[in-house]
Amino acid sequence: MIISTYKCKGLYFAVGISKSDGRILKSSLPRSKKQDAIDEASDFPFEISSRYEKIAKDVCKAYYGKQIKFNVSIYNKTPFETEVLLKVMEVPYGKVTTYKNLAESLGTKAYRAIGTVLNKNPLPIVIPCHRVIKSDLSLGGYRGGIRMKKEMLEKEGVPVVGNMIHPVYIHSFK
DNA sequence: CAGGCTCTTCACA
DNA sequence: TGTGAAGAGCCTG
Repeated sequence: MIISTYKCKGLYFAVGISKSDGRILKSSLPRSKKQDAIDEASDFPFEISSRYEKIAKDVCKAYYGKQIKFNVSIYNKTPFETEVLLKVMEVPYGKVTTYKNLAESLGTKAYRAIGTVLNKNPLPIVIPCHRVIKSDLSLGGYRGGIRMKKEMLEKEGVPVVGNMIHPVYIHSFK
């Protein structure tokens, strides 16, 4: 794995890229310490290189509300985790879905398990787990804090009033 | 608000 | 291998 970083507005973004096919394997949330970003995005063995700085920059742009398509690869995950992560990638820019909708679209009632999977999302920002909210349309949790979740949603055009989201923004599968 | 339900994962035996 | 606790949830009274 190759780690590249990008710095913007005092925040560091790191990505871990597959040496064989150039796909994104891991990403970090924005961190104020470079090493923290690297630690979050790396998996052994890895080497640091600026080769994929552009991808790290893209993650940064996505964080600040730009719509970007990424080539990802999911590895070391159970079938359930993989299913959930792939499904979350289907949620379009500017829309949200709920833990419940996700569960139903996967034919299960494992609402909580989905939260657990997203809490361990290896590709935050890239796999838009910030677009998953509770079924009562309140924000729900986020690994980087709901503050960050709220800001990301607003930057991509989903208003958050209090910590609630208007139903017109929910995406339903099928 | 309390409590039960629903699942998966992880730690620890 | 087995059991129990915990989790970014949901539903009912």
